[in-house]
Order: sequence, then C-alpha cells, then structure tokens
Amino acid sequence: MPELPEVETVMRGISPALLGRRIVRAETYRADLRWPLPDRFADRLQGRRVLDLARRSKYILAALDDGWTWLIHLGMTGRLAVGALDATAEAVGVFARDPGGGRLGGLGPHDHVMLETAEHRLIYNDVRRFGAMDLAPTSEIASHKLLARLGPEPLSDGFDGAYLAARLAGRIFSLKSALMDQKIVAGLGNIYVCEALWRARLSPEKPAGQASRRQLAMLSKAVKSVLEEAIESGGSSLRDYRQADGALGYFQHNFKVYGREQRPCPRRGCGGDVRRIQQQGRSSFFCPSCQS
DNA sequence: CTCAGCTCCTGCGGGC
DNA sequence: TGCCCGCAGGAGCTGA
Repeated sequence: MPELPEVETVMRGISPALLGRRIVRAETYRADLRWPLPDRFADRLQGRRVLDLARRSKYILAALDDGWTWLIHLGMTGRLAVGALDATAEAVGVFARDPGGGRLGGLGPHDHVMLETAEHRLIYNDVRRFGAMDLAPTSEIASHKLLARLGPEPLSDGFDGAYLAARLAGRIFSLKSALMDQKIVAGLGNIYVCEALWRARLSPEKPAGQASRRQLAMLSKAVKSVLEEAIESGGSSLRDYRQADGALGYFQHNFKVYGREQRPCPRRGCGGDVRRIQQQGRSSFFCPSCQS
C-alpha cells in the first residue's frame, strides 16, 4: 500500500501509542514475512521502551532502549492497526478496523505480529507478506543492508535539479525508472512518480539523460510538492482513519493521472486523455498531449 | 556496472 | 454460478 507519505502518516499515527512507551507483550504468528523474522523476535521486543520513531524512505525505524532499532517495511499490503486497551487511553486507531467491535478481541486473517503497551494494542497485518521487519544495532542502522544504498530523501535539500542532473547524466533508462529507483531517490512508488511526472509535464518514457537541467529542476520541485500535499492530506485526515478501513490508505487522494486511464487530462486547456502504458512491468499513467 | 525481467504472496474484479 | 486471467501501491535478485 504505502509510499513515503503513507509511511510517514502511519509513523505519526502510531507515535502516540508507542513513543516513550514500554512494550509489555509481543507475539508473532508466523516466522516469516518477506524474510524470516529475527530469532526470538517477540522476546526481544518484549520489555523494551520505544525511545524514538523515525522514517527513512519507506521504512519505519523504532529505536529501543536496549540499543537496538526495530525496522519495519510495510511492503505492498502491510498495515499497522492501533487500538486502545484501556478505556482511558487515547484512541489512536490509525488504520484500525472495526474499532468499536471485536477487532481487539482476537486475531484476523493475515495478522502476523501483535504487541501491547500498557494502554494500546498494535497489530501488524499484511495480506501479501511483502513487508519486512528486522532488528539492528541503532548505532549502525544507517549501514543496514536495506538502508545502506538508499538515495536521498526527496524532501531533503540535497534532492534538487542539480542532484538529478548529476545523477542522470548519460542515462538511457526512462524518467519513470529513475524516480522508481530507490538508489536515486528514496521513498517514491508508482503512484507518486506518475503524479510528479504529470505535474512536471514530463513523459515517463523520456530517457532520463535527455531531460534538461531546467526540466529536472521542475521535476524535483514536483516530487516535493506532490509528497508534501499527500502528507498534509494524510495528516489532516488522520482522525478519519480511526473508523476507516485501511484500504483508504491513499487518503481518498485526488490523483490527476494515476488510475485514470482514458479519462480527460485534468490540466486546464490540455484536452488530452490519460493513457496507461507498461514500463518495467508496472503501469504508468500519463497524458501524452501535455507530457513530453 | 547497467538494466530488464522475474519473483515472492494473496485477493479482487471483469469477462466468458 | 464458477473459473480463468490480469492486475495490484515493493523491491531484491538474477543474468544478459
């Protein structure tokens, strides 16, 4: 489900229940997600206090009080549902389902990890199990195998037109591929890549090395604004998720091109129709008449 | 090194 | 109604 804005929103959503809290109980219901869970995973979470919550790319990083960091990736379908155990606890049911009913009473299909603090229960659910969890020493977290080669955060100052120009010079692969490549920029996925390219009026098929400096400056700005708006949308609609299904994870976002094949391009005065093509086995949505 | 294609897994919606 | 096919928001791995 999640790209950077959704992961950011999930992290903020679980923060009230986890940050500064002690994990008093932890259980796993299968030994593997995408990869095997660490040895004695539940035991190693149990009793730990969460000192810090952060996001890097699409990973959530929870620093624990024993010097280890709990790393979470939601894959395609991972969700973290939070519910209150104590009637006095703050209700922070981001992505919670059936909050008033039996949800907390027992496990549902594809619930793989559960933990409790004094006041809340948090359940990791992942239908396709492309998600991942790991434990790594906090002092070495940046060199974790999954994080070490990630490119810059798209919302950081280091991600700009000059960076893209340097990184893409001479490259023959497409702009779509470039933005999807986590080593070039970390945290984008299929949806926001399509949206950013539309916003920058650049074709997903354009060879990356052929984009001008000016176009790449526009593109970096488009990436930032698309993500910022999505985070803002997620943050502002956070409360709605208390009783919403996780399927709304993309925040009833009004995508301009994603999923809008054959519908009119929403750009004023364009008049074109959105097309869908396949690139690297993934769908790209774009408007051929205003994106080149 | 570069890049395209395959792969893991499950569920859903559309067409016949 | 039931079956088959294509598709799904990720990303590591393989091999040309």
